[in-house]
Amino acid sequence: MTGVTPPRPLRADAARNRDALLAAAADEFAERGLEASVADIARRAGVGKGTVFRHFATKDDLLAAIVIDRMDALDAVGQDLLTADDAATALHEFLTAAAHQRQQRDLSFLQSAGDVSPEVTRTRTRLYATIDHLVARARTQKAIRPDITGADVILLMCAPNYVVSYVPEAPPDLWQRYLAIIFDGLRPAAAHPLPHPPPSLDLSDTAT
Amino acid sequence: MTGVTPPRPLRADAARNRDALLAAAADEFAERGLEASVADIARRAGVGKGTVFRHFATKDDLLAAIVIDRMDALDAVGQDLLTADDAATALHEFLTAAAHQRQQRDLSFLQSAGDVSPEVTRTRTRLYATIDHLVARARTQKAIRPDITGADVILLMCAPNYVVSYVPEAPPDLWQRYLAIIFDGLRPAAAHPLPHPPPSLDLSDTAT
DNA sequence: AGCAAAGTTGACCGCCCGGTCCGGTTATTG
DNA sequence: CAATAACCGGACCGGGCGGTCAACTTTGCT
Repeated sequence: MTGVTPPRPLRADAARNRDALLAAAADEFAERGLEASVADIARRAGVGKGTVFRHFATKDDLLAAIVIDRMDALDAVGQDLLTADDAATALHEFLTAAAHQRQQRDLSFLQSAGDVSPEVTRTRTRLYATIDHLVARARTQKAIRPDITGADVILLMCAPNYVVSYVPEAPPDLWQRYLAIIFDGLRPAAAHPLPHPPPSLDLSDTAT
Repeated sequence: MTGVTPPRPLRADAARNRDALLAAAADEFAERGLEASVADIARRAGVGKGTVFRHFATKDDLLAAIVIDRMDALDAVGQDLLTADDAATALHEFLTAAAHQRQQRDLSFLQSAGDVSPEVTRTRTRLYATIDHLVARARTQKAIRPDITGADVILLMCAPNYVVSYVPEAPPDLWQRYLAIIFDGLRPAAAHPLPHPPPSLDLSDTAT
């Protein structure tokens, strides 16, 4: 159904350049955010600027390719953890993996890089569904308080990295501290009623 | 010591324009972030672009003026709450005020708008010291866990707004939900040891 | 080896940005 | 009501951006 590039195998050098471009772009976006210029990305990859646009029609498309890659990787981790016995540690491990991934290359913007392409939307929806399942399991096992939804966790997921980004020369794993604090806020022991209902983030599965 | 514009009373229309400019800039920055263009700000204020640069030498200076204003307002709230009996609710009220202010005009960037001017740095240092006192009092009263520092709260302070910013059409007080969760994470009941020492944010007072 | 298709390149285009500048306008003072 | 200094505005400048294109190089098939 997804008629993706049916018959074209892609030339050897072209494939090399494409990979170099993706890596360079990820680095550049991580260091300088969305303002990273296409020219710099091209230079970093050791190719001409024109080559960028041959592989990715637009700068947003390049960004989308990276975003999809990361989200898929994270989703795989989540899927894997869905089979774990202890849902609490599974959820915690997932959040750790997410924060760790984000720490290496800050892609916080990817979340807001909203409806760049339907592919991004689909991938995000899939990831969100996985997280929702993880959270549901943890809630069932009473490992987290009953008033926490999947949307809550999705939203809070990026907070540790965000928070740490304001520390000038932060130690690389400072985010663990804030993940721990926030996670403690999710535990039943915290137990104070929440003043506002959770948002709905459209977690409808277009699943598997 | 602060030799601010000693003898010039400022003309009537000029003062009006300056105020309009500050208001327009705050709105524009809130809506579009740092990328808001000077031309748009000028248009919104109903003045020419040249007028902007007459009042503020650079775009960063304009931003700094707004930032200082907000930080001072927040500091005043904090100072006031320092005399409250219940340090726990005082801290909570402070965080509520901070989030509320940020919700109206998202100035999260102001934090990273680092060393634009020494005036900004001084104001921020003062605000941070106030927060540190608030936290210290709450800690003494055992209203929050003993391993939480002022820096922790400063960093976590903006998280609720950040988190909510990813919800497309968020209800205007959704931030309360996430402030509550994070605040619960600060309570002694949460009680899980933190995996990383707190950062130092340079809270040295150049005080009053 | 030879050749067509695929890929690469950097000069180039139009656009928008922050910041400058000077001719014209307005508020203030006596 | 002058007269003057303060102030205003928008055309203008240099620079960087995303994106295009036609001339050139490389790849892979025969």
